[in-house]
Amino acid sequence: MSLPHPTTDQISLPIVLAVLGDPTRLAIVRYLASKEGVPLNCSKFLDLASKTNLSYHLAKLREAGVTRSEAVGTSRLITLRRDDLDKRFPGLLDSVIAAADGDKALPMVGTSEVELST
Amino acid sequence: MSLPHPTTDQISLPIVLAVLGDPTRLAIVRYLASKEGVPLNCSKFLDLASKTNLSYHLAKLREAGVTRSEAVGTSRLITLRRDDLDKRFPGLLDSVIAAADGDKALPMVGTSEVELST
DNA sequence: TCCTTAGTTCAAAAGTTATTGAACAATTGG
DNA sequence: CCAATTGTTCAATAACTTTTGAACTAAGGA
Repeated sequence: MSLPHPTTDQISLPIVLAVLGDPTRLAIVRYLASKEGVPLNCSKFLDLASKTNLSYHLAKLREAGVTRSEAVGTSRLITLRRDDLDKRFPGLLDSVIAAADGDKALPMVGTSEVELST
Repeated sequence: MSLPHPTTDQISLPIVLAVLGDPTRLAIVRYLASKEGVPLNCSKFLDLASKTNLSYHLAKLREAGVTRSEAVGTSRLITLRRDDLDKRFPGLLDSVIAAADGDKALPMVGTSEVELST
């Protein structure tokens, strides 16, 4: 690990809700959930926002305890903190993701992508 | 009914999450959930914020589709739109309320109340 | 070493949300 | 009718959040 992350019991409900209440961040979380176990780097999300802006949103997610970011070489490997979130707020993440999956109006990662190899 | 409310299918996930991501509004929703079926008026929430500010937060909850407000005399009777929320986002409200109930740090309605007979 | 790739930081600007007090409306009880 | 009660609206301000571009750092490959 490298960047500051809250411990599990420091994760705050209103902060998590507010952080998920942004369409860009919700799209990031959905995509992470759909690729669970696979650590992704920021470039996966470049169709959602600019590099700088992504850095901002990914920091918000990390600081809220929703994601974990590890520095590996020049990349950040980003994962969902599912175990921690499930421990702290049982059922919350699943219901948010299920609700998001049912919402056609939300932005999505990969929607305008050419699906290049890796 | 009197004031504008979204229909069930107009309720938006990011908006609901953002609206619940405010400690004052979360406290209102928790209290409504704990008294479910009993329509409450705004005065119940006066220990959370000023009258004017409550009016603002209650409007946010109503506009997001989280609550319903009915004008009855000079009062507004406020109820949780549980059925609609459960239909639209199954499990979400329950997990949010359960998570809030487990969080000692959140503001609560009635904490500093003398519990007058009403 | 130099260049590229990956991402951060900073400061400014833009936009949004929250909070306040004063003034207002509508209903109800005396 | 008058006054009290309940809550809204408005305008101002304060306080955040989001977005941007330019400059930066750090690692890795040629």
